Amino acid sequence: MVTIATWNVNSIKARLPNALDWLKDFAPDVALLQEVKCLAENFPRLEIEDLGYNVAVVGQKSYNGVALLSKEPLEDLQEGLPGDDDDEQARYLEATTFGLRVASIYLPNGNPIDTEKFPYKLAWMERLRARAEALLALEEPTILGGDYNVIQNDDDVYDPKAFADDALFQPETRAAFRRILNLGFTEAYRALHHEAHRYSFWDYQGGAWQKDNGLRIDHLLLSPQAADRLEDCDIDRKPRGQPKASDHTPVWCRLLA
DNA sequence: ATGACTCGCAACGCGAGA
Repeated sequence: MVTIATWNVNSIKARLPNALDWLKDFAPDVALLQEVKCLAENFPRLEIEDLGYNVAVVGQKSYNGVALLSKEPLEDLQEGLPGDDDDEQARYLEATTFGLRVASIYLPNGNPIDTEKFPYKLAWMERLRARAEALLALEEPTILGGDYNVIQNDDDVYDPKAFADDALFQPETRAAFRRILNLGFTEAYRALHHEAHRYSFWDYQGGAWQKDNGLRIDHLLLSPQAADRLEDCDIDRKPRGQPKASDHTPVWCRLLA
């Protein structure tokens, strides 16, 4: 069995005590982190290595940044999403570990939709689709996990009407995500849970956590070779209820050996 | 209740997040 979890930590430095507690308690074999918000050289590598993890980071100053943590070596790193050499945003890191190809993905937010941010999001999603297609062709167990910044269905948001003009909920966004899924990926949580309104993100504002006003936007996409081994998957709400919490909470899956 | 966010930053309010 191997347990893989994804978590947008909203700054690894601000979240270090929370992240270390979670790594000790939940102890995933592999963790995909997003929004570490630091240069790779400033990532708190030693503290995490002390817990038995190998660490790989694609960082940038202040914004974005993704990392992979694994209890086995991380090999054959792919740093950055192919398809645009001018894109300097740190949003993608892929590696092989535990015999799995895993990617930590921080998909662009895309708001407001009447700015250049929205077409950047859609173009990024098309690049991800192309990468996902190439990975599927390898016919290996592959997990593309992260903060997709996509609300795929009405029951993945507490108030669909309130998100009508939001980049996460636009028809173009949902279509682009559907194109990736339809290549042949299994979205792990929905494969095992049919309950509506199960969220992975709650805004800091307006008592969203207390009211359960959330979004389900953090996903684990499994290739057929990984999906065949899917044993369990869930959302770990505990970290969101801790002091100084990230606004996202981890989503994890467990694969048979 | 007339109200309540959090991060980084050569910061001291702003941009970004979703």
